[in-house]
Amino acid sequence: MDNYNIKPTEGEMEILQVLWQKGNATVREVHEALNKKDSGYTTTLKLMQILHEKGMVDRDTTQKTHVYKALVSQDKTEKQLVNKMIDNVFNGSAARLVMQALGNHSASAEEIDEIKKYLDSLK
Amino acid sequence: MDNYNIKPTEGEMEILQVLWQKGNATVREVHEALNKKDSGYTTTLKLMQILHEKGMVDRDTTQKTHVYKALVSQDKTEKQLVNKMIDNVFNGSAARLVMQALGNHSASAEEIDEIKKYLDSLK
DNA sequence: CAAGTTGTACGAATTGTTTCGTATTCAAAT
DNA sequence: ATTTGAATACGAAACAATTCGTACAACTTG
Repeated sequence: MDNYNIKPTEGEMEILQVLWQKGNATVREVHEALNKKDSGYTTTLKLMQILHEKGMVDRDTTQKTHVYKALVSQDKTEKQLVNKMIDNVFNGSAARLVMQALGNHSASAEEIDEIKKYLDSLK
Repeated sequence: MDNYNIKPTEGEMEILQVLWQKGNATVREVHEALNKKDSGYTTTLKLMQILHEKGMVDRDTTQKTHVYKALVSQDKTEKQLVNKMIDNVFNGSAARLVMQALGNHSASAEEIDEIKKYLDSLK
């Protein structure tokens, strides 16, 4: 089981999301997708190199311009982070997190229906 | 509106949770509640002093042994952190977070029922 | 009251994360 | 061929979070 700990930092997470969305991408593509006006190109590069060191992304270096792709799965990573929050913030209760998430106005009626369907499918 | 940013760090969060649970507590009580074998008493003290500096806790210093209590509300703080995760990790979709949280085996049948009731009450 | 115990204060070391400056390489365009 | 531009590599600064050592004050008890 390849279950050593996946714990991307916030900055790393932003990059991973672009990679998950695009499949694979160059540093420039990622940097532009993020279009952070507050930090430069080499910062994005450095973070992607760190992600590589940590084994969270792979890269093709046969061309001058390297092409990156995520190695960790979006699903697993999200689960990790959610579980960590359930532990850290909600004392182990997934239900409490869910209710807190839904108590915001972030969830629309459609979303709520979708969740109910999902709950039924869990049984 | 008292809406400046509440963003406790992970260590601060652990302490706040003890305070929310106990109502008020001394440093020693908090430290023992956490029983972290990996970090000492003065570390807990320091974190609680920082929480005080940041205005997240109040303390009664009339006795030698200070008594702390949380100033930020559990509900607001949890919402902050959940919203941040929804934005950072789930691209704004509360539903995706919820499903990810429930896809784990962390949720029991009872919890699921509870959530369904809650969803119905939202309409 | 002296010694030991329990507490706070606080600076500084350590560790982790982000950001950038600068060197260097490679390829394209003049 | 030389210049220019776009890329990587990498060390180090800047910032943030955690941890601890140590000084000192205030109780406790022998």
